[in-house]
Formats: sequence, C-alpha cells, structure tokens
Amino acid sequence: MESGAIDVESIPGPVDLSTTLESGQTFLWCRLDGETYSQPVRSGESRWYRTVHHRDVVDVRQTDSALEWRSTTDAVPILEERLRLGDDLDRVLATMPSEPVLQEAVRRFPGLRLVDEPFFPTLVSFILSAQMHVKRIHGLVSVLRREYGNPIPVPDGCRGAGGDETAYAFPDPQTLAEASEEALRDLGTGYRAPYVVESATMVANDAVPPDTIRELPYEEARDRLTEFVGVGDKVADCVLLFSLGAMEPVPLDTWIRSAIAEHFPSADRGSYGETSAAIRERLGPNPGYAQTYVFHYLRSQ
DNA sequence: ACCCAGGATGTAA
DNA sequence: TTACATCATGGG
Repeated sequence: MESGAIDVESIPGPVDLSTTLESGQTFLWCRLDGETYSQPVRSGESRWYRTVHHRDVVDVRQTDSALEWRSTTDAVPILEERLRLGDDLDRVLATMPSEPVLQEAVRRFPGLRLVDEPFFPTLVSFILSAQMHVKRIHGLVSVLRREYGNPIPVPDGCRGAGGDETAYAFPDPQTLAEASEEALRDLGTGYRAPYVVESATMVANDAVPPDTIRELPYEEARDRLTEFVGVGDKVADCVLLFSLGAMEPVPLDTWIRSAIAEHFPSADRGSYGETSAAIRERLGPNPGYAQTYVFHYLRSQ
C-alpha cells in the first residue's frame, strides 16, 4: 500500500479528472461512490476513481491542488501515462481554431485530457460501443471485468471511500477468446458477442501487433486495425486515439457527424476517409483533442 | 409505439 | 466504389 499526490502545479496546463474519465474515452475506471459513468460532475468535487493496472489497484481523486492517489504500487508513472499528464494542455488549447463551438467547449471544460489506455481493453470497449450509449458501454465493460477478469484483492488502505474488497482486472485476450458467444450475449453484448470472441482470438494470436501499428502512418494504422472483426474506420480511430498514442484521429460518430453538418458542412465529403481528412484540416494541429472537446461538449448539452 | 445510441458487416447494384 | 438491410438491447 502506497500513496501520494501529484501537485497540479507540476502538470503543464489544467487537469479535470472527472471529465477526463467520464467523457466516454475510457471505460476502464469505476467511481467508488457506486455510480456508473454519468454526466459531468461539478468541478471541485472530489471523487475517488479506481482501475486495475496489470495486477495493481490504482485509486485517484482530484483535490484543489493535487491528484491524490493510493495504490498497491507507485501510481505516478501509471497516472502520467494513462491521463497524458505530460501533454502541455495550455499549448494545445492555445492552438484550437476560433470556431465558436470549439472555443465554447474549451471554455466549459478546461482540463479535459485525452487518455492513453491499454490496447486490448480499449479495443474490446469500442467494439462493444457500436450503437450503444456511453453509460451502457461502461456497464458492459464492468460486467466483463467482473465475470471474466482476474480478481485483485484491495488492500485495507484503499477501502476508506466505500470501495469493494475485490477489484477486477480487464480479462486477458485468451480468456475472452475462450468465452462462449452465448454467455457474452447473455451479458447484454447482443450482436457484438462474436466480434469480441473473434477479435480477442486475433489479439491472443498477435495477428495484428499493436506495437507494429504504433509505428505506422496514421491512415495506414487505421486500415490495419479494421482487420479486427467488429472494427470499422470509426472504432479504429477510437483505438488509435485513446490507446495507441495517435493525435490525428477524429472518430466520426453520430455526434461528430452532426457537428460537421452544423458547423463544418463543407467538410462532409461522403466517404469516411475523405470526410475525416477534411475535418482534420479544419480542427487545427491537434484534431484528436479538438474532437474530444466537441464530442463531450455536445453530449453534455 | 417509435427513435436513438462514440457502427459494422454482408450483399447488391 | 456506394447504397441498403440487418444486427441486440436498453432508455428516452
């Protein structure tokens, strides 16, 4: 049991933990107040969040001056990576185009950061995301962890905020590869069940190695990712943006498409690839960040 | 009852 | 290449 704090002054630019974790980029953290992901929280409110990193429990909350953590290991490098604390958000936000919808999103949610989460859990999360609401995706991922994930005992020092005695890691590729389609359907995954099993099998066989994809040019990487079953252009963009370190992707979901129709109509070129390229041009040097701000802003209305 | 959700796949033109 | 039906499921 270790604990500590990361001074917000040591982070380049603002941080908003709750918005970052609950804005639908990651489904791998749970709130210790028992709520599932919900709509944005009032800033300044202090909530504990928990995830399992490999075999370690990591709890974190935000106070006025710091990100406080407690964990079975040193959580600092984990938080720095997964919350992208190294990103100079002041610089990123300064380069946002002067489109009103973007500027308003930045004004409303300064401190919203992109995440950099583990590959396989992110892949499965966004395979499940097809035609589902953010809240339900989080619920499904939580059920997968509970039903198939390795149980991790939570140390005494981590139970102060009403946490459970056991946390669950996201299941390994091999485990989901061996899961039965029907069992997964019964959990509520619907027609996505075979996608999960087949893609998990591919990951277990290292059919499309993520470390190789990281090295590819963005659009090439997106094409490779669509080799997974249940992964089209949109889900591939999410996986690249939220777990493989790419900063260009602008996942064209229903919210972003409606934003394009309303605010950037000339960027609608019909096909995914052409529209994607056109909207990236309009969103400045950090399209991925711009997209995340617009997505969360529209969804919070 | 209808419509929507961080869409993908298979098939037909 | 693009167009369209189909795919589960829960919540508004």
